[in-house]
Amino acid sequence: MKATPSVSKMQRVRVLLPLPLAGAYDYRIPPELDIRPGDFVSVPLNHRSMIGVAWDASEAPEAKPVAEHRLKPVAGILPAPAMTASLRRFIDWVAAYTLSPPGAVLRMAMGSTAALEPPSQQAGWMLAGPGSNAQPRLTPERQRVLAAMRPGEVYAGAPLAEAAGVSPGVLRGMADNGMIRPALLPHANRFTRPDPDHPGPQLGGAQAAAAASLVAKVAARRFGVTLLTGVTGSGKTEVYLDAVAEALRQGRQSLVLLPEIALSAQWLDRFKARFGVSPALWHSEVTPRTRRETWRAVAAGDAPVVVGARSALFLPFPDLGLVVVDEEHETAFKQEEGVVYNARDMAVVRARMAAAACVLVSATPSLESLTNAESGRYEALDLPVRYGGATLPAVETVDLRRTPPERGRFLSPPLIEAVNATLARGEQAMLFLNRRGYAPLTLCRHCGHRMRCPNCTAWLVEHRARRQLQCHHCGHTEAPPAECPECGSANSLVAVGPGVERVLEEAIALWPEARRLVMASDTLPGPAAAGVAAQSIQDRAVDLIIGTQIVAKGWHFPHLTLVGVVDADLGLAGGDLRAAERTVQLLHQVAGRAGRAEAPGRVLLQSFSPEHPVMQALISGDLGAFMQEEAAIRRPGHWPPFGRLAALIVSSEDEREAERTARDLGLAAPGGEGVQVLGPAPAPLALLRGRHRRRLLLKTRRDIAVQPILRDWLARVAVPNSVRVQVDVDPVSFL
DNA sequence: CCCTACTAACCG
DNA sequence: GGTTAGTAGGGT
Repeated sequence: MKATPSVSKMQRVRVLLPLPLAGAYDYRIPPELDIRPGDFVSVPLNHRSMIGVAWDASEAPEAKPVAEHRLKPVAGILPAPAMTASLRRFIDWVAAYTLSPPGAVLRMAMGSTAALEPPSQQAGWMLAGPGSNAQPRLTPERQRVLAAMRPGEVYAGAPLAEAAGVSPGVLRGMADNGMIRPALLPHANRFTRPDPDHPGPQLGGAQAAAAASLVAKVAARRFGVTLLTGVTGSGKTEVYLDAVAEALRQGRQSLVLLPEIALSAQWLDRFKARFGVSPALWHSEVTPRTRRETWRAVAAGDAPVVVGARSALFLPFPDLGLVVVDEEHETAFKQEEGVVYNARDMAVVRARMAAAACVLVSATPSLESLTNAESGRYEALDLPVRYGGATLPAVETVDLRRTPPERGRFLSPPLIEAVNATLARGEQAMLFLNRRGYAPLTLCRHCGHRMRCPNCTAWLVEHRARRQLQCHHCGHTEAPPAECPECGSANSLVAVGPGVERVLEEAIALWPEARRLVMASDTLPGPAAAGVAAQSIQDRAVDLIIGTQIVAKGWHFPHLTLVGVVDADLGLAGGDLRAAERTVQLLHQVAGRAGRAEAPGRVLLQSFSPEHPVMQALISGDLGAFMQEEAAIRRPGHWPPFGRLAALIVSSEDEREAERTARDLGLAAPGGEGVQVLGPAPAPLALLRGRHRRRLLLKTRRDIAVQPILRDWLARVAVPNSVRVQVDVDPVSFL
């Protein structure tokens, strides 16, 4: 051992901490530690100990250098696989692109808070050995527990109690009197390796060719993006699962991103049919324990395939070979809070940095991706036909001006007739309305008063089943008042407009015999519940489905032959840049639920403007032509994807402060060739969660990056502490 | 004059 | 994110 360590230059290391700090902090490396970039290290911070990651010297510029004598030493290196250079560069890239503190991005990459702590063994129970001579009372409950256990085996508490039909308290009582004793559960490896050569479904000609092309991309071990398109039921999933199989053969990991709710049992069944086992799952419903195990398994390379929602992008894959984004057009991939990012776009970046193949998948691709395919940045693969010769549903409009529903009703005679015929044939029908609750507006017939949210610029939505008025933006609820709070009239409040609950009420009156199911995000919280509902539809336990957009996402309903869209015009209101595109995508996806197997499907769109290009596109089924028209509309004004956008959302509890800051930002607005600022203007949601909001929009030509302009702009304007300025690069919501 | 409550700055 | 120093307000 050396008596005197070298005194040449003190060893320092930059450590990024999972906090929203301006940059990485410097620490002293004690001589006994050999720290490399990516190592998870424990460091002191403000009289506490904290876990961070040794960062690269050149990346993530630190706020200001610190004198050597003030550096604190690194406490230790954690026994976890180091974060790869590819993930470190990705974190820096996302932070720079979204103008977020790198530490805030790192936090997403460190999984749950305790991901790095050593795995605590789960406690279970086993039968007490022959050594115990206790003779407690043998109640029926205790007998059942003993019957459910075998000697030498360890059982987890909750499942054991359930299997024996007793409460967990019985187990504790039995442990106290020595009938059973605590024991550690053996560590189950739930991440079995999928078998790429497991006999899966047979692919047809077009599918086989597309699959071969994707397989070649994965085998090349290079970055590249493929846009995989094809109508609903054309076998896109099976095609990209072949690419997953190739990544498995290459010994590399795969990540499949899905919109949260599409992470259902149905998708997992298809994965199981292809590979014989389940993949690792990552979404908001995964319990903290499983989260930590999954994070660690991914880092150790023990989870070859991960299927997850957008946050799975930040998992620590040591060797990522394939990233798939299914339903790539979905706006649910955009994270709107905290670090504001679009997981679809970041998936492409993640793949590039990992030298992985990337596949974007959709039946209704976004104009962004179509444009990239057209320019050659992405390769295009299209599956033109449905599986097994099934035909696409016939789409028609119902002109609500000519055949309106009865007064106070929302289903028109032609739609009612179509449902009658479908149910009479013993087939399933679906009524789609993208609006939760009973009615979006409660109005006083006497004085015109509207029930509004006290915290937001929004009407309160009546949820009759729960006897509540709800704000869908902030979670405010109140009881429906007996009389008008404004004029005091009794029985003067009326429900205006339909929600799914009201459609259900109408359906009960029209088809009392039909077995009905409502699918909405508040009646089906999470993938598990949605999966159960989907299964009951598949099993024909349901005749009539009434749903919000939750029903649009990738379900397979083989006996569904009629889809009625209650209000096809709904998404077209408002001045949103992508309103038409989104409506076409959503309604086309909903229409795609109909007529999968032998029976042909039929779709009825109730609309007040059947001549609208959106309705015409849905009738003709030629979405390509519609998207070309969209492109022609957006190109001249340099609107995305032919230009770049970034939004500044200025908010404060004090309206005048928000107004003043927004005005200051407007006065300091950047300009010049190809750079334009719109606003400030009150946001459509001018009041949200009690905060007054103003918006500004920066629009640049496609060849001008918005980030340097934004950084410069924000640095020139003083923002009072009570005011928040949120940056949204590539906004998808304009509220 | 001291104690408490709130806010802003800082953490290497 | 959590700690602390600083400041303003109010009480004995």
